Amino acid sequence: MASRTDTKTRILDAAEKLFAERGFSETSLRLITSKAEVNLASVNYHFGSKKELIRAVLARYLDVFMPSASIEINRLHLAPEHASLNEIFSALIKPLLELNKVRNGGTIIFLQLLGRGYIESQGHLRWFITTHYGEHLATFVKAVAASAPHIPQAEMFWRLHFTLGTIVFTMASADALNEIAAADYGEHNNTEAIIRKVIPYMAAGVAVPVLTN
Amino acid sequence: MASRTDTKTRILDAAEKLFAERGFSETSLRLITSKAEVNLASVNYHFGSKKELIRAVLARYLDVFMPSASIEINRLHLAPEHASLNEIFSALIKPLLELNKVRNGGTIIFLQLLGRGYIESQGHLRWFITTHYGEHLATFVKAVAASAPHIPQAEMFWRLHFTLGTIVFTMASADALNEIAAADYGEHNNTEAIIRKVIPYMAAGVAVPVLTN
DNA sequence: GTCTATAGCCGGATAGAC
DNA sequence: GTCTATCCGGCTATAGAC
Repeated sequence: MASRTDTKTRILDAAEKLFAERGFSETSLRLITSKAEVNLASVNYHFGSKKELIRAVLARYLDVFMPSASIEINRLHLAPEHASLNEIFSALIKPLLELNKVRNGGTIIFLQLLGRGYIESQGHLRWFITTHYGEHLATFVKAVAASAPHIPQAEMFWRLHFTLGTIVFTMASADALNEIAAADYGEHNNTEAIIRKVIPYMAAGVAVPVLTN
Repeated sequence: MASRTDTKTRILDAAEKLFAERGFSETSLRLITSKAEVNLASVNYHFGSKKELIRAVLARYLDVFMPSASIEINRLHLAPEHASLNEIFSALIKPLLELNKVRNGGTIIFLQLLGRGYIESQGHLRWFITTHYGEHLATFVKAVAASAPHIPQAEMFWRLHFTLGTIVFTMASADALNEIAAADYGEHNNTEAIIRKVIPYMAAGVAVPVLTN
């Protein structure tokens, strides 16, 4: 009976929080191990290198989120003629919020990690996700395409990446934006409120007719 | 008659390109000065520190873009009842593309710097821009608000930041996305083509009615 | 204004005792 | 598995000659 958490888990827990807040390259192993209250050398013992620690942090979230998202999309897909874009995006809310049950602030940490990863890793993360979770992604992309059949495939490719940018940038800036919104408008939004604000924005953008000029 | 460019300018030119490609913290002064073919110590002589170099790089673009954008928006504003959101966003195309005349690839470099800056600087860039270019920003925000009067002010705050995220993330990933689009769909988009794709997406999202549930 | 040389620090990673 | 001690490379910044 352990009186404290596994060293490996302690490292992952401390690392994901710091990575999400500060970015990968701005977070040193020394900072991680001191917050985790473990020895500096234990990172290399358990993970081999900082790069592999980063992958382990991301995989721990993706392994929970991706299958869960897939299931929710497939549930809609049973009656595909009724699934609007808003419904498809909204189907991701539950898998996202369930990450909060896995760990405190899990939802926002996951989305921030995703954004940091895409921007810092020069394409490595995109490769990692499509090769490891490609089938789950395909489920999602197919559902979106079916509910917006007037959008050509190539255009949809761009719009889904616009969508990814919208949400990950928003989440990377969420703390700062929340502070401003509180000061200027008296609003107090949690992560779920922000997600619910951004979904109509993304759904409208994805579905807007292509200009024919 | 100088046979080569000013040292200060050579540093700025090399730095902005590397900052845009790799991010600020991933770009060392050693890399900048070797690409610029100037002495390492000259950065500190001309700019004082790396942080001030970053600000100088950003200011060189903002000083061109912001007044130019303001002028274009005001030109629309003479007949405000006719300015749709699409027209307002499209009015920024000319100022953005003029950055390409200032320097090769200026448009995309600027937008990538903006994205990197917002994400890496933990709010410092937001403060810098609003305090130094607040009046130009206000012109833009007022025009948008006038053309979408059904959106409450607080909601518009969020949507404009969604929009910022959409475009800067897209531009930060533009090279990778272009490669995929070329391989998968035979598309060959330049920066302008991407901007013209993203504007309808953003305009639709900003204007979509707020849910009343 | 430009150079060399170097100070001083912090980073990831590892050797080897326990 | 965990620890201390250390290597070694890269970083920003600066001193001081020219």
